[in-house]
Parts: sequence; C-alpha cells; structure tokens
Amino acid sequence: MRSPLSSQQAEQIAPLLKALADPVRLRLLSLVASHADGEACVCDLTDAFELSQPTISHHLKVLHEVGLLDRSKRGVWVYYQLRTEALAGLAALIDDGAR
Amino acid sequence: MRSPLSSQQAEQIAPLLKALADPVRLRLLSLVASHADGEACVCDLTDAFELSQPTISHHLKVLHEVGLLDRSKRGVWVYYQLRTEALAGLAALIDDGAR
DNA sequence: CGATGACATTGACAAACGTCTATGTCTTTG
DNA sequence: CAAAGACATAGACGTTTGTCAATGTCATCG
Repeated sequence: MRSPLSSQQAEQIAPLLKALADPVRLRLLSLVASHADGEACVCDLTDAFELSQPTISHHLKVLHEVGLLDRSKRGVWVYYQLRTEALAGLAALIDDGAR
Repeated sequence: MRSPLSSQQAEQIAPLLKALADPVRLRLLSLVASHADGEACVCDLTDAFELSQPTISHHLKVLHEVGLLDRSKRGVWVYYQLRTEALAGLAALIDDGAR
C-alpha cells in the first residue's frame, strides 16, 4: 500500500463495509445479483429468509442508502438492483490495500 | 454474480468485513501496510491516533483474530504485519459479486 | 531484586445494531 | 368507495460494539 488512509477516507469507506458486513445483507445482495434481469422484488427476497418482512425491508434500506442497491417501484412491487460499479469500486479499494 | 451465497458462506465472510468496517481499523491496516518493511509496532500505531493504548490494542486484536494481521513479538515490542493474501482474497470475493 | 516501559486484559458504560410487532401508505381490484 | 396486498415506518427490546480507566504480565535495565 502506498500511503496510509486519511481519517476522512477511512470514514467514507467504513459505512460501505459496514453495510456489507452482515450475513443477511450479503445474501440479499447475492440474491439480487443472481436473479433474472439482475433485479428482484422484495417479495422474492422475503421468501428466501426466515425473517419478518420489515426486517428484510430494513436491510434493503441500509444497502440502498450506501449506494449498493438501486430501488425502483413498478406498480405494487418494489424492485432492487445491484449497483455493480459501487461493489467493484469497493473491491478495487480493498485490493489496492493488498498491493 | 453466478449463484447466491449460502447462509454458511455469508456467515463466514461477514466477520471479515465486520473487522474491516471501522474507520480506526481501516487506518490501522493501511498504516501497517505502508510502514517500512510492511510491519509496525503498537507504539507507532498508538501515536497516530488520539485514542487510548488499550483501544488500539483492542482493534489490533480484532484484526488479528480474523486473520488480517500477523503478530510477532520481538523483545519488548509487538509487531503487526498485513496478511495481504487475506485482504486480496476478500477483494476478489467482493469483485466476484460485481460481475 | 526493584523500577520502568510496552503491550494485553478486565470491567464498565453509552451508543449502535438486528430483530420483532404494530401500524401506516399507496396501489390495485371488485 | 371498500377490501386486499406489497412494502415502509415507528417504537420497543436484547445484544453487540467502541471506548476508557484500572490493572496485569512480561522483558529490560540499573
């Protein structure tokens, strides 16, 4: 790694990692990513867990707020979609630290 | 992303991300990585923060326990070293999710 | 041996987190 | 308009987390 992170940089990156650092949210992301057309509605996701619908809704909100998931409402359903650039950018940052 | 993560996979990865998901620990990692010879003793690290020595010691322990830092004692000093493979592996995992 | 200094451990405490139940909002349909 | 269904929000509650002060351990040096 070239030069140490500044406090500001560290506090920018940490929330992204924090959003990712939960087993349920990791699975949510991967479920969305592996779904047909790269998007999934909340109903699909809720069915994949033994958790209440509000809990899933909460996790999706966290992922959306840090910019890892896009959100689009169509009719009664809400579809979430992976923001691959955001994830790829984070991966690049981490990988950079390893070289 | 090809196939969704299993619960087991997710619960293996999450602790690593959790260890990374703190501004202080991010800076600690980058400080160690950018230090001469790729290692730093606790005294060097403590000086870089306005935090108590036990707090730094705690964060280093967290990073060590998940395998991101190696620990070696030489005389009175303890040196920490970045485990680049661990970090690179994590980066690869995340990047994989983005493709 | 006794003092000093580097680092770890313990215990305490407030803040943040993950989950649930209850309720709200908004859209569709009869 | 009324009922039903998809999703979000609010509030509550136990658990985890980040921090500190106090103390412990161990190596070094007079």
